[in-house]
Amino acid sequence: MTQFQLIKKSKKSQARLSLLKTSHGNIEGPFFMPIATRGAIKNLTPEEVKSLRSQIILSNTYHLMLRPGIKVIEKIGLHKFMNWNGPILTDSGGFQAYSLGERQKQKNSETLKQKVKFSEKGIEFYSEVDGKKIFLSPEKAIEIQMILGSDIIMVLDQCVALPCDYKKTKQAMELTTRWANISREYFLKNKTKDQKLFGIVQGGTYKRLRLQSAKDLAKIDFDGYAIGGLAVGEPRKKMLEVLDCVVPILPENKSHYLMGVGKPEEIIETVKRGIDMFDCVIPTRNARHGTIYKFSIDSTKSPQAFNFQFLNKFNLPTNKQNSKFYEILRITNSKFEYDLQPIDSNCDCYTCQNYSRAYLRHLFMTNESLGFRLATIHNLAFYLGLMEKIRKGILEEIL
RNA sequence: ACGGGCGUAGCUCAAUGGUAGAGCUCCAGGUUGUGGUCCUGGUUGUUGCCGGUUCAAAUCCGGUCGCUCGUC
Repeated sequence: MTQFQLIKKSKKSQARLSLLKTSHGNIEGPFFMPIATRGAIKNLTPEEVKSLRSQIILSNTYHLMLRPGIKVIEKIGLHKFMNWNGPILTDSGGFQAYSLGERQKQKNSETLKQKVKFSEKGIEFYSEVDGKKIFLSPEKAIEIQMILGSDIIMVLDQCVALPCDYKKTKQAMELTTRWANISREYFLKNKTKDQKLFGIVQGGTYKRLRLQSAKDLAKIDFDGYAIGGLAVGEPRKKMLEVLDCVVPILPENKSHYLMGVGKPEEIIETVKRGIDMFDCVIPTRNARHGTIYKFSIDSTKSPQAFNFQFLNKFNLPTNKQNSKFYEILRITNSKFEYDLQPIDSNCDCYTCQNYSRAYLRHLFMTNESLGFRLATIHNLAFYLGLMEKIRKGILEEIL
């Protein structure tokens, strides 16, 4: 049985329609994964996430191993524990090492609470919960994700903070590759159920290193290939250039996953470069901060109505130029005080069907948690709806 | 009626003779493999009104208007 099927390749771009099979359901690509770092999409129930037609969610090894700990989850698995019976991808913890260590250093925090040390064997952390020392090796990261019951397991990797010099970037990339080999070996030896393992391409913004990383990983038989270490502050043009050279190297009959991306226009542009999977905190985090996304044209219309070409040139758009396609509402703005229409009257989400902008604004001004819920529901409906339009766009040969 | 207190940004209030400020609101940005109500900027004033003292007044003095508390 093939686990990954290419349904259709676009004639206009590198975009692909795909089907990824897991024991918790099949996933149509390109797709977006809402983020449930600690085993919950913040403010929503898994049933709500399902009713928004989310096909898969992402959870995090690092956070779950600290709290509640694998002892609790191993008895029933993460799916039952959180009552989500769809597929789950778990991140390995590599990014947290970057996020808690490297990135904090760059942000010049003089007292670094979280110290992170890399060595050939793995990553040393100090728990943010109780300060206890924790060691995460490539094998351990796989073992924990196997115990969680994750459908897609990510290898442990090393992500560098940009800008980063060639030598240091090369070292991190080569370490990631060595860990990838160790991970694959450990995974095959201990595999007991239907779980997939994905490798991660690193190499910063250096094309040579990215090429090397992609070639080396392609030799290892992973179930899918992720591209990490992008959208961490480099110019958007740079990110697209890296993809232009990396994606063609990756096996065509495997998933291509761009980690941590992104804005709606970035998703469209990278789908056109052959990416099948995304995850990003933008729709959920921004919802909590009162930043709400909406299509600026009738979202029930066919993809022809969308201007998918708006980023074709590298002249990167401001939000105003994007207004053809989507717009951003800052719901606390006073202009919404008396605005009794829904966020988007063409949106079929629970929020838009029942609540007005004025009420949403009121909830945010008074810090009522219902506001976070309703905004999260809508922003996820927007992102998941965007992916539906993209799939339809590929099917109808307009993307 | 008499006595006390108070009038400063849209709101709540600082500044006691020496460049009129803060918080909230408001406005504009930001957030990319989540460190869970965030971060960065910005606009706003005849200091109730009239006069006086002073090099200099939100501040001191006189008057006046408004609000408020107390007593009869």
